Amino acid sequence: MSEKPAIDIGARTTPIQDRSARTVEQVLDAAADILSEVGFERLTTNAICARAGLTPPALYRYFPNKYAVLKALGERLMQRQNDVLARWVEFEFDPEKLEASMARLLVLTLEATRAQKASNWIMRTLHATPALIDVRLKSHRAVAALLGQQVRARWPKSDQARVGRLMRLCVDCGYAAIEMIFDEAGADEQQVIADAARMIADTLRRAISPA
Amino acid sequence: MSEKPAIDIGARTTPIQDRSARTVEQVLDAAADILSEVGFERLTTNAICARAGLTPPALYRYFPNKYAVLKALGERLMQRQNDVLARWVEFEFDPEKLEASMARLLVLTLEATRAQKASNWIMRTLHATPALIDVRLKSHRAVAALLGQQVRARWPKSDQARVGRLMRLCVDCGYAAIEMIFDEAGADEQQVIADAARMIADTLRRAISPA
DNA sequence: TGTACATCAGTGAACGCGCGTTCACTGATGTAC
DNA sequence: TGTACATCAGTGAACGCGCGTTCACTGATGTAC
Repeated sequence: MSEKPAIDIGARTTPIQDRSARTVEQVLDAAADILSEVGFERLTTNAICARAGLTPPALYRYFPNKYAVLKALGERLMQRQNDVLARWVEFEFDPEKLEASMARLLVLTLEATRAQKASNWIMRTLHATPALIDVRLKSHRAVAALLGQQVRARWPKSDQARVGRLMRLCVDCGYAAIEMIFDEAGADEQQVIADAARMIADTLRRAISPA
Repeated sequence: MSEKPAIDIGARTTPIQDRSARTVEQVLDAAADILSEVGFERLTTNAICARAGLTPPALYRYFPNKYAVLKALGERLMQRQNDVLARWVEFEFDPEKLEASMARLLVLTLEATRAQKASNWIMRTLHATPALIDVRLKSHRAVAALLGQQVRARWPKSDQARVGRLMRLCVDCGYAAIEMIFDEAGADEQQVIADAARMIADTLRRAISPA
């Protein structure tokens, strides 16, 4: 089930030498550069190649088309966010301090997102590009499942379906809050995070208590 | 400040005769048809014209480019959602039954959204197309402002900045829930709405109570 | 350790398609007297 | 109430650009003996 992020739909060649791995990185970096400078609409394979100092056939060796490049960027971002989540679950999740834990998770996710160039464009693409909609959905479901698993492990008597449903809602609201922070640059970030953490923590608490 | 939804960026001719108003409608309907059939990536001006039974220059008389068509569709959807909100505020918002009121608003918004063909694609486009990101932001801000106004009118002692901030969060989470319902077709819609209503109502209540 | 060979990685140059868009024109509608 | 004219609305046909993509090739890297 595990698939290389760089190679997807109708994958071509799998990179073997170091040189080729570098090329794949150059393509992804160049694509992110272009996204952050001129946006999604003007992202073209030719532009990516020019920026990466490559010729088109080099790109097509690893990516069957330009959506594969976007997909790789999207999967990479989702992967990083999910890594953050996994570490948080293991080391920082404290059921006694739900709200503080959630705020911490939001901060970590925000940091990981900011660390990726053009992450705002990548998030937008994840919403709108056919090839990436499933990447986003799959990731959100996985995050919800992981959170649900934690809840069930700690509160075994909770209603499973209910927990799953509420976790899914929390995940989408969490991401909505993070996207909002990117969109509303003027807002008080700390406060928005605190508010969102409270909202999610309350909902999580509700998942535990009997219906 | 009020701008015709059909005419925007570098608008061309304002439709005068009935015939032209019908043409604009045909263009928008055709665009929605194409979106729902083949998605955003294959939406082209030529395809819109062919589907609408028009020639390209007829389209360009009213829309300076294809993003103007999308923008018109986006503004129309936002407008309908906001109309629903306005009626709800006037006739159905009951501060004594916050949760039920919110659930009702979500149901009405969902219905209005479903009534627009290709609304899922339009929502996606609102997230990702440069020309439409501002349409979405503007609309969300307006909705938050209207809700905030209601809260302040009924609880004048509430912290204004706090209310504004929390309403903005509620709006984005509300829309996130609605988009999730579209994405997760298998989910129990009634329950998701009830959960989201509860979440939003709790947050709204928090906006009222002293910090 | 050097050479021969196989495979991997990237280049140069160009392609055809279809996209958004426009020009010059005809037909439809409204209006003045 | 009919005619002449002005304006509005839409057509037919084509355009050039740049997009994604490919072909035939050269150069770089790894491997066997």
